[in-house]
Amino acid sequence: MSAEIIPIPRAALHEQVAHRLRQMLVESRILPGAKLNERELSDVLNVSRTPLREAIKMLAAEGLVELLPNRGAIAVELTEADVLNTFEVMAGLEAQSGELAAQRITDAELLEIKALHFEMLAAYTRRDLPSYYRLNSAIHSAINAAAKNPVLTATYKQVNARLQALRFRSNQDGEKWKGAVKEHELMIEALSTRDPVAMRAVLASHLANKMEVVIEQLRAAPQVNPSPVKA
Amino acid sequence: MSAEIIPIPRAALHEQVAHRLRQMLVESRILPGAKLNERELSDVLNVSRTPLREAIKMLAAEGLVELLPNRGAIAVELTEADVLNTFEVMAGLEAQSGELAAQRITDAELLEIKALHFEMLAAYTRRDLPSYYRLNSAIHSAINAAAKNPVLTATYKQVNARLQALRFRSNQDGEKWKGAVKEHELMIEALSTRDPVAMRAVLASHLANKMEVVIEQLRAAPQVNPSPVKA
DNA sequence: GATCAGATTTTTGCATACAAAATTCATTTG
DNA sequence: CAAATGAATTTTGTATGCAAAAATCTGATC
Repeated sequence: MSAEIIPIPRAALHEQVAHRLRQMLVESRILPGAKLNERELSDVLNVSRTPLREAIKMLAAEGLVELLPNRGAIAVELTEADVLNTFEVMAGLEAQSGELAAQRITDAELLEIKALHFEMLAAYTRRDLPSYYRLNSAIHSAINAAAKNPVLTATYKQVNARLQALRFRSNQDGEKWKGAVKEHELMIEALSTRDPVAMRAVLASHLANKMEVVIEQLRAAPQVNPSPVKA
Repeated sequence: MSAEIIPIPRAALHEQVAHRLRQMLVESRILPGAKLNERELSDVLNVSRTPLREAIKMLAAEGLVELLPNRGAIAVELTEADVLNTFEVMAGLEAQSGELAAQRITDAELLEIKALHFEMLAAYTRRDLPSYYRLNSAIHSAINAAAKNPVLTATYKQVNARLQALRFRSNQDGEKWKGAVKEHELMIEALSTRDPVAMRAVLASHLANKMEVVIEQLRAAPQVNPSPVKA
């Protein structure tokens, strides 16, 4: 009678480390341009430098950090052009997700998205920004899942991760926010009628608008440096 | 007067190793499903396991190898569904590349693509498959470059790398080949007239056809195993 | 007081060492 | 003879050690 205490040999160290670093980067706990000091990080994360370095290499391949020869790694710092280009790719991926989702979504999936949509409307009505973001993100993920293409999902996630840090702090302007909600209405409509063309169009313009918001805020506050860990 | 002999401190070891491994995977010198033995590879590549493992982690993030916990890495083995999904994403990326290229291509770039096109026609006329592939690939890269979006280019390259191994051995059927050349004619046309809509359409169907060829050949010869390094 | 040169310290990059897990192989048992 | 058991071997995962490069500090010079 020996129920093994550790049946799930939790993910390898380098996976855990990669996960935690990803989180720190997305939450801006490591600021864009900041150096990833190996000794320091291995102290904080309680691992040796070997798995840490392996994790950093993975993040580099994902485009979340930049490798400087003989000088370690820094958190990626997106220029305005980078942000524009990244959003352009995201728009293409979202548009395709939407197009495919309209063709492949099941009734159950559609109902769940509708439910999330109402939850999002509630959050919007309360001007509860954190909940709104969470639900908004859940809806986009659900649409992506409905496209039934894991490769698309993976690609989407990877590109999106680079923008996550930016959106985190982007407050919505009143009119823009209203517009975004309206676009979500159109998405539900296009999904319900299984209209891939409409879906592609809605998502393309939705992303274009999202980009405008982010770019505007980037220009307003080029560098947000809560704690002065300089680039 | 000391002209430094080593001005270019060639890429870090893990970069070189990643590059060589990528090549081996794409050229099927490491077959899909085959194990990447660390001792063996570090012998062949003349490096210690540390940079080798870092390179493998990068390839894993790129989707070229799969990490098995406590069991190392294997070259990705694409199921038919994987191939289908990957081509679907590639089609979307190529279509977007084309659409943007039609809007942004310079006259010089267009001329160069036309020149490559004629070279490709020469290779086609001679039924010189290797040259045809090289030129075909060069044209698609040039279109991608004309889209002026480095993020799109990087994403494109990464997804494309997974398909590279498959195309390598795909012989063209007579009719399909003819059709592909015809589609290239249409691409040149759409680029010349700067017609993004036409360009998107041509590239989408071009990729769909390419996929058909690959899928057909996959079904005909499910496993090509030159040297019996079993999966 | 600013700038530069050289020494010191820190940090990165790679190799090696060691522990834990998986694999292999020989042996035994039914 | 097949299946199973367990020891030996291999292989992976992580930590540590060491050399080279970069960064920092100190003091001297103008």
